Amino acid sequence: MSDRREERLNLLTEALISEGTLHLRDAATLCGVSEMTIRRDLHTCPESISLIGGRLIKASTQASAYDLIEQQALGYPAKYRLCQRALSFIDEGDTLFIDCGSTLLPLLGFLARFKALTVVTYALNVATSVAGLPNVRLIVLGGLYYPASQSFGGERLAEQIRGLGINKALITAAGVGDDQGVSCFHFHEVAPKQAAIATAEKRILLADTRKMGVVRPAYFATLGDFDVLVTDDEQVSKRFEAGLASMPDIAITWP
Amino acid sequence: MSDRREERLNLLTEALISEGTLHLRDAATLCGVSEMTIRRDLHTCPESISLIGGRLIKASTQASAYDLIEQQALGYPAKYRLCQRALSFIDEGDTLFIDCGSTLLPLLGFLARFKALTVVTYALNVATSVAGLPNVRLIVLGGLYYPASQSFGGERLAEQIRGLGINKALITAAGVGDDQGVSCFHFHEVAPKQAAIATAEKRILLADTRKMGVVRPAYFATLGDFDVLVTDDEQVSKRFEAGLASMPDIAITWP
DNA sequence: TGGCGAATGTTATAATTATAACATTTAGTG
DNA sequence: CACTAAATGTTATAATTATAACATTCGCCA
Repeated sequence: MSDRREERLNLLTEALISEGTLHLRDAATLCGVSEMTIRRDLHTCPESISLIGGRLIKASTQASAYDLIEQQALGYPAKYRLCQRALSFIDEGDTLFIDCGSTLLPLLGFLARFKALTVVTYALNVATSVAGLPNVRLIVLGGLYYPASQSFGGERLAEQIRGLGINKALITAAGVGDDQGVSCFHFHEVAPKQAAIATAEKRILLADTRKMGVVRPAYFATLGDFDVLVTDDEQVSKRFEAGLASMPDIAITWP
Repeated sequence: MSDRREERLNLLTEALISEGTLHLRDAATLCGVSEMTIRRDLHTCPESISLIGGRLIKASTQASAYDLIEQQALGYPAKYRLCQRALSFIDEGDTLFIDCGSTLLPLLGFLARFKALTVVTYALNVATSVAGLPNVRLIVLGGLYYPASQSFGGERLAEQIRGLGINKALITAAGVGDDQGVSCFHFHEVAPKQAAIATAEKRILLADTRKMGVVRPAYFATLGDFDVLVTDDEQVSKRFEAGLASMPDIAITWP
């Protein structure tokens, strides 16, 4: 990449970090070049900055590109169905622990339906979304930021969780093994997840069918630790109804 | 507002909270109406959702509407000049405390120029921006979220700050009184600000000319507590050079 | 200095999005 | 049931944004 181009991209990146978004026209003026040049610059590195509707935005700012049309045409996709089911366990006035990951994001929108809730989270993306809900009190558990899971980690996390009156814990997992071991990708998530499970009155695990029979690096619980498993996996449902020991209630969602 | 319309807006708001953004076409499909109806819906409540370039976004997500053109034409506006000046006090490897408010946002973009930094903050908007900088280690001090200042408050904050090795504290103020008292709007900011001032090796206060001679509800320091005052106010500079007691170094920025 | 190629600017045209005007449907009411 | 008014849909047109083609400038090197 040419020197000039790189300089411009740096300048734009800097501006975007503080401004959030920038009109193509302003970007051109800022760099002292034509709009076409900015367009060409952005074409060379489509990863970091994207251009939508004449505006530059940080690529990472973009939400998941999931197409909401499915919601109506083919029924809600797994993620939405799981969250809708999980919603039925939430009551007015609850204090919810919301785990990191993308599984629970659709739930956050539904929280606008309540008059008063408290949300506790250690995930930055969850915090950002919940901050936009005027009816929800937000408590963020901070620490060192881990970009991979957009969440915070640290020794104080677990202790802080134990100090809160958490009503219901909504936990996500990357894997639910056949031995009932529940695992996730990142080790720093283990402590907060375990603390939330230990503290909460009701523990709800969400895991779609792709997570079943899978083991990830960090074990943090067994299925028996949960009160409810929300899943769309029919097989798991049958197996558990057949009478396996220490099994939670199963809340199945159908396609 | 009609019942149907309100329902649609609720549905869209929910979708936006989890998706972040939504194409007009998808929004129309989702609600089962025409795009024109969605446009009309949005016209009736322009506060909560805005439509740019065919995409719906949460209005609060929008960055400040400041026009970057000024940066070139009329020189950088105060905010940018202050941050550029503050930048000169930052060195490779520093651990920075970044205060809440909008004053320091332009600085965050400049941080991309360093190879390794650590940023400590209790502000959600700062955290969100810094999370996009791959070269910066981010530590967020969590707590109860205060929408008014987009920052967190709580008893543990100050204690946590004292436990960190903060190199330089960049502090913002809403008022710097003639009696040298430095104040801000919100009381929950006092504890973290004071803890950062007490812990940091170097304390840098940023205050543009509009803040001078102003007193806000919450006092948190006096000018003498700082090592550097970054300002664009010429009068203050002169007064302090005339030999007032307990005065920090003055870093003036010129228009 | 002349020429070459990359970078940038300019212009024309296509595609998309915004607005306005008018047509149709829907819900409610006497 | 017919009428009305609001809500919604449809279409045409304007404005904006995207793309492509070609012109110009700039820097470099023989």
